Amino acid sequence: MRARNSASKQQAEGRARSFTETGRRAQIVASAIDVIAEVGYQRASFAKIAQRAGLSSTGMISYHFDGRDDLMREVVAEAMRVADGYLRPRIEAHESYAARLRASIEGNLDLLAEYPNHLAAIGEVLGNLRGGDPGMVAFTEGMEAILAFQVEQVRKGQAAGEFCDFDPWVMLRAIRAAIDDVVRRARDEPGLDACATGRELADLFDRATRKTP
Amino acid sequence: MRARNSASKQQAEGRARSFTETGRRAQIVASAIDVIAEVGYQRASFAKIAQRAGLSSTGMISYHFDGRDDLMREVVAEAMRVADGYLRPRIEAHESYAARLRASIEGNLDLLAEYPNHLAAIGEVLGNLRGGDPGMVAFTEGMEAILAFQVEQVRKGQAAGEFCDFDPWVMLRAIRAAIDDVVRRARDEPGLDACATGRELADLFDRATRKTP
Amino acid sequence: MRARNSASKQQAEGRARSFTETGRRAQIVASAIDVIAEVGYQRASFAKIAQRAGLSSTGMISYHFDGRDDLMREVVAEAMRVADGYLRPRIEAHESYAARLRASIEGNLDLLAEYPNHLAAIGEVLGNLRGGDPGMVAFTEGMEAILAFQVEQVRKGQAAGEFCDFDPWVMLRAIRAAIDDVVRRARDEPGLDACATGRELADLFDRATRKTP
Amino acid sequence: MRARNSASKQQAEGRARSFTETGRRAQIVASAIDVIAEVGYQRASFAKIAQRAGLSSTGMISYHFDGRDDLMREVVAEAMRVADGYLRPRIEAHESYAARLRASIEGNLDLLAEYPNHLAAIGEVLGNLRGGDPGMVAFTEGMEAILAFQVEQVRKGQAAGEFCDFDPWVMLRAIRAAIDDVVRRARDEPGLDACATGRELADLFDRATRKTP
DNA sequence: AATGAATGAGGCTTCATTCAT
DNA sequence: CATGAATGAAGCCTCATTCAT
Repeated sequence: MRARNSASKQQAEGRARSFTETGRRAQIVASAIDVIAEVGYQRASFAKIAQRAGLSSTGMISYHFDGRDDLMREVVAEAMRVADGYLRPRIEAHESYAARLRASIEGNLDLLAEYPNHLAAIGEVLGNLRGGDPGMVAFTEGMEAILAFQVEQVRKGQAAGEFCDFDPWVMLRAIRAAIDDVVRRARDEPGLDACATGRELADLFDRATRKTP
Repeated sequence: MRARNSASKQQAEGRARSFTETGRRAQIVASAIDVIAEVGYQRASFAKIAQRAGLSSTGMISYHFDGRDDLMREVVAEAMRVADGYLRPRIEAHESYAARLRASIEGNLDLLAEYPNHLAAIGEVLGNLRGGDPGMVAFTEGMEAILAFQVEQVRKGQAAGEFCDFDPWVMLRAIRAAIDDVVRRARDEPGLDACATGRELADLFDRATRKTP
Repeated sequence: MRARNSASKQQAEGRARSFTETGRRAQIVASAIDVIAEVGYQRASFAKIAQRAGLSSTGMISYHFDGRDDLMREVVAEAMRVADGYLRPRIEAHESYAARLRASIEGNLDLLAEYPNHLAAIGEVLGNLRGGDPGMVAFTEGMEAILAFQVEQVRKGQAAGEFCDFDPWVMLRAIRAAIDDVVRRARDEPGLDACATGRELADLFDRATRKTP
Repeated sequence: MRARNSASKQQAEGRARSFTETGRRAQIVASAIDVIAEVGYQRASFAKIAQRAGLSSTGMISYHFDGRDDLMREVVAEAMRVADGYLRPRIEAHESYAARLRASIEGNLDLLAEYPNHLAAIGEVLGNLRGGDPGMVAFTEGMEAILAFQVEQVRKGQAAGEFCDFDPWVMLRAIRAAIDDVVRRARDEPGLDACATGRELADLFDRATRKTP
């Protein structure tokens, strides 16, 4: 496998990846998630990631990924896949928009308690993107799409009379920022009760969004 | 001037800095703030900062500052000095705790409109600290002290019946995170209306904190 | 190969080094010995060593060795290995303590004639250690151990009536110093007859140590 | 005063130095001796020397001395002046060549006890010379002249029947090396009794040189 | 697939020196 | 005389990447 054929491109081309190939890639991505969560995006060097993956050479990472950006894309994609698998059922278990918002907030922090590194990795990678970064643009757009979906949901909630009047974009960014902040705090404060903080945040944003009679 | 005598130490020793010395240091700090805001903490190399400051070599930065940490300390100190000078009068112009909270939020984003790089630099530096970073610990503690003061204010507001019942730490961190998020967005979206977003955020957290009868 | 796993550590871990790995390391060490002997410990920069080893960048040295100290450790270890292999049989070929002392002195200078750089490198590295140098402490202790062994031999010689009464430590340090001095002289005086000087020194210290009836 | 007119050149030109000029130069030389003795020749940077001399800028050293080599020349000249003033009367107080040799050895180590840094500085500077060093050649020649004088004395002692037959050059270099070794040891071992070691060394070389009946 | 080796760029620091004031 | 500032070189180190095997 040539590195320049990144995983996504290959799938688009319809060629199946071998088991080992998939395995190694996944292993590297998993190690990258851990390392990024531990030392941050910039300090997560190929050397550290290879070491954690049990590889004796950073060359293998360059072999499997078409550069650092490609690896980081996979890191976020994998972490988001896990997050989505965890959150979607919990959110869709509720009917009302307000309950779903609460489930989303609390779910994120329950997820943090269960997978301490995934949300941190997402935050690190996305937080270190710069406007001009080529190759990562599609990424920002992906996140934007998710946010746009949530905005749509909130708008429906407002239309349904569940939420008061506010700018959904500002609200949802504030929620995301508050969650990410807890994720960062959890990194340095092992004793932090993420779930309790999640409930507190859910209460906070419930007051900020609900329609007062 | 010996670099290892950082500005604060020198002042503590009572020795006055020469005009030029102060000037170059300030110029380097100002350049650092700009570079950090533009490319981020990790990518803000001495080379880029020196170039922006009109210096021909990175050696001059090592000459004026006792290493990267020392420079970053000055960066945050300077940015916080500016922010404090801007925000304090605006906040203290109000009597009620709720009004002061609103003034704080809106003030931060007005400040962002006026000094687009200072808050970004603070966020970048503090956001890239890791638990074990020696030499920067005093910094985290400094921020914690500011937050603790605000927590105390909020508690008084709760006691005074202006605010409803919530965990002040969680609330204030959420506010800080929301503001920092706007700061980051402003970096990549030149068209963003920071002041309007400030008012929206102030409304949001007003609903989240105010006592409902 | 990870540089931070120095050769000794790796061997302790039981992992075999590849042929090339050993080769390059050995080549770098050999080049370092030459450069150190030529320009001295402090002026033996990675750049010079890399150049002599046919490497295009100093990065390779950092890749193979965990810093300057690690390289210097290997330099001394290798030079001492060679010296030991050369001297031990020559010394142990003799029975009496006096003859062994003579063999040791003459052997050192014969070794100098054969390997002009090894003793010089040892002297340069050890001579540039300072008390507080961390990481090199084990080294000084290693040399001290060798000296302590020789002291013990001399004491036995005294007990056996071969040597007169003197402080073995002072004597052995004087011998070592005299040998090292010749090593340094040989560096700048190509015409020096090391072996003849060795015999002269052996005579000198024979008179200084032998029991007079 | 222009640095390029070094002290010696100026005296040769017959121009008197001002008091301050002489004072500063002497102060810098004295500081250099201390710093060199403490951290070694190579690590004795202008910065450290200036700091110890109470100067706030290394520029003053470049102003007073025509480069590092010039300073080092003065360091050795000054240290040798002190050593000569101390040793000469002690040596000349004796008549026999053997007694003078003993006085020389013991005197050097008494000197070490009294001026712990001067002999160390001499040894550091001279020990770091390399053959090709331009500008320092005159220096080695100076030392060689001293040694040549001592050699002459020893030859006379041999002719007078006080000493046995040996190569005076080898003997005197061995003595010098042994003394310098004690000087280096004294640097790292504060408890060392230099005078006692001096007596032991004097005994050693007395046995090595005296005529046995 | 995997490894170890190599590269070249870039990072921060220290140094001796020069210069305007 | 003295200072602080500036320079340019050199030093060691880390990094992502490439390549032969």
